[in-house]
Amino acid sequence: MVLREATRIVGVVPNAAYRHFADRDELLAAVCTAAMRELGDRMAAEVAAVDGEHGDPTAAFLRLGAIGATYLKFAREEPGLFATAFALPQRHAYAPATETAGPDRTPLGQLRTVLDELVDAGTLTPERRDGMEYPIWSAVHGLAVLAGQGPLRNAPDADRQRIEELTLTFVANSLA
Amino acid sequence: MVLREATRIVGVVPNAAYRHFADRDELLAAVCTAAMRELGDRMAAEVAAVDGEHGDPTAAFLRLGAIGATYLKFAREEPGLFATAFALPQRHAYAPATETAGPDRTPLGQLRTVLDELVDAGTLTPERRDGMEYPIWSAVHGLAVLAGQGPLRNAPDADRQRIEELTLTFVANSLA
DNA sequence: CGCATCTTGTGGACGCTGTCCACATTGCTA
DNA sequence: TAGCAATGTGGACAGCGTCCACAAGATGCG
Repeated sequence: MVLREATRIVGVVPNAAYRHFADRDELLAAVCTAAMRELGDRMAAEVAAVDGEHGDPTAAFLRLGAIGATYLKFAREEPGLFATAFALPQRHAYAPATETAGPDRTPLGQLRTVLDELVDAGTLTPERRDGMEYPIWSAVHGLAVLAGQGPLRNAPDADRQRIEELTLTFVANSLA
Repeated sequence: MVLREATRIVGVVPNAAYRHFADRDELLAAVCTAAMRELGDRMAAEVAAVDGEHGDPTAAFLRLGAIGATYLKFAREEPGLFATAFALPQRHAYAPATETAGPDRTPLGQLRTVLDELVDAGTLTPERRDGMEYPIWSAVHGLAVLAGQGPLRNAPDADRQRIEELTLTFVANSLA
């Protein structure tokens, strides 16, 4: 349902794919990684577009909102990429933090960054911040799934938009 | 990936399935409906096991917790049923409420019931309660998906359990 | 009771998929 | 220029969902 379709789009015989990917899953994994990076890049762009110094609580909340909104927008506008991004769990596992090179541009890494910023801004105590990325991630991801492939798929756009806002303020309120 | 497998388990030739279901999707829809009812039944049982009168805020919160915990437990223990339950979005759409017969035993209906109870108990204002089922549903569903088929799939059990608790208190706190 | 009809299951076939094999073609490099 | 790695091709296989024609048992009606 994927491999032959991809090779058809590229205009090549199905077996040609096996010169580049071991099997269907490895192809999917490549798309998965690319999709995740794309989401991370869009997020970083939206976050960077928010003015305000590090340590400014208002700006930090705006950045948090930008992260959530970008996540939901990506799921809405690129449903295929979004679904594929989470289709292969072995990739981009929930590594607690790679202290390697440069800032973490993964979606989860950027969420962690803004949560740390909220701690620096004094909005969040370190105790409450601890592990907070998972409930937040769950809330936004859950809505993306429910609205994209789940029971909310056929909800009118207005309803869905309202639910999106409700969820983002739900998350923001829980941090205030 | 489903139809022939099912007929094989039943010990019958694949085409026999077409005497009972129009096609693969209709078979899936039947499982989907059954899975959803099963989840609703387990939820109702756990909710009923919570002592406390209607109007008691503490009991209402316990019931809310039972709903969330049952949801997560179901997703953990019956990953196939859980995935199938949400595979066919046209079924059990997010009908805002069917005023037909008896109490709503769907998962969403039970969540709505307990939220209404929190309003009756004075814990939640009607304004804040409005639409609140969706962020809550999203948070719990999102965690179920992330931990069941998503990036959190390979997380150690202890971590996952902690994240579950974190998410449920996250939800409860947002209503206090 | 006898027969027709409905229900359920069977066998064979089709096109689709992912996958493997052996073989051709290209282009870089020593 | 000869050799080799990379890439693509053609053919084949089993598995999938699906359709068709046919068989056998249950059911209901005269």
